[in-house]
Amino acid sequence: MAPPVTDTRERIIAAASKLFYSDGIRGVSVDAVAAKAGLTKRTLYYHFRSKDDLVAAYLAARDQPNLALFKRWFDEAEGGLPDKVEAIFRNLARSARHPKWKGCGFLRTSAELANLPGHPAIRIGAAHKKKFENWLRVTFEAGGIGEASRLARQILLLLDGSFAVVLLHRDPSYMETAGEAARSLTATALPARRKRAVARAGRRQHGT
Amino acid sequence: MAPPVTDTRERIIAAASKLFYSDGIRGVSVDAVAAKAGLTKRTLYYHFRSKDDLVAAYLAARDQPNLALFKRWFDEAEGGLPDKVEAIFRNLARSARHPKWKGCGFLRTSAELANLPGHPAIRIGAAHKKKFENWLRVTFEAGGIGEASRLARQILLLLDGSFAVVLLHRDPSYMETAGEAARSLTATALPARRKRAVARAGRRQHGT
DNA sequence: TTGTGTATATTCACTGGTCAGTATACATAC
DNA sequence: GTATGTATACTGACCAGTGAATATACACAA
Repeated sequence: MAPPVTDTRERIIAAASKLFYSDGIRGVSVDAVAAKAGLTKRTLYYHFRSKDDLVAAYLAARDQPNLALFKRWFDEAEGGLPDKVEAIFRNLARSARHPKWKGCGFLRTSAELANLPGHPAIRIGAAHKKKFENWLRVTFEAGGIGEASRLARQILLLLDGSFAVVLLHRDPSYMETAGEAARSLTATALPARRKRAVARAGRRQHGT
Repeated sequence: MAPPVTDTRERIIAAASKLFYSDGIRGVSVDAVAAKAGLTKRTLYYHFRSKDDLVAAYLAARDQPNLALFKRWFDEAEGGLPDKVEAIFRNLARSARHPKWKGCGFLRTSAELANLPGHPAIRIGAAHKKKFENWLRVTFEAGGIGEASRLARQILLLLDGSFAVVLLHRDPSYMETAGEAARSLTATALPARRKRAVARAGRRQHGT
């Protein structure tokens, strides 16, 4: 019998993901995760060495899907670079209106475990955000932006700021404000020739 | 005997403040706070109805001093509005280099207690950030900025974003990046006449 | 084909410790 | 002699992690 290891392992991670994201790390017991996954705690400890391991696995499982989602929002948006950047924030605002939305799992975990700087989960979170920042930078470089590195950091700051602020105030409109700021900074960083081309493209599309 | 109520109360809050800020809410027991304050848990429960009350008191005690600090950084900075805004971020970057720095207590608490949206501590945090945003808005209005409300939100987003990002990466240089972005957005929002005046003032001061 | 060993996978029941909150009593001040 | 403040000692619940046993699958030998 015994289904392949990965099945159980992933069922555990799925259960952990829901609970940790919803109630925080220290707010969820290993027993609760096991129960949600439909097995005993002892079985969970067969697949994960410790709770910390489980937390790390929870975030590692969110890494790629999260990045892919941002890239998709960017790719599917119409218009120039500023429009595409803003689209990320608009889509995020839509997500944030779901009742179960509770901010960014990476940032919330890093805030909760701030007293354990070397924790594996924090390293995974830091790597995730670095990947996002690097993707932004490369994208901006390809778009002909000179200070691509600085702009990427600025957009990241606005994004993570909107996670924090919207979580606190429960008001997703801050994400649209962040999107406008991101658009504005991107447009300013665009070289003049590019700006004119983008403006022409915008007029063609929106009929203004 | 028995020194006035407030003394003990404030000794408890001081102890709670250090511990909650350093290790998070759920990571600190009431016993630990009592021990740090040099008294028993039972005494602590004489002064506070519950741990939640104590957490709320911890944040309430940080409200005014925090706002005053930001205002002081702003007031004492030289130059025009963009310079003064940027000064807040530069001072924050300096704070963030202290080894005990662990981000913004309000944001970290709201992240940790995200599953308890009505928690008194979260309401206090939200009110605190609103006060800061309103002070920014009023200041921008006095400075002749048209879209003062929008700019205030944008600066807030950059500020809270830098708290989150610097906490994750332990790299205060993000705060300087946020400061540059804040300066840039402020300068863009400044009316043209103002901008020239600010530029002149800047040249006089920096000798460029 | 059938027996047997071994690694994988799972369970029940438990330990030692921590935690928020309390019952009760004692001390001091006015 | 009552208000306020402090301490000792406790409760009941929870929690991370473990010991010991069991069940299954599969490889290989008789």
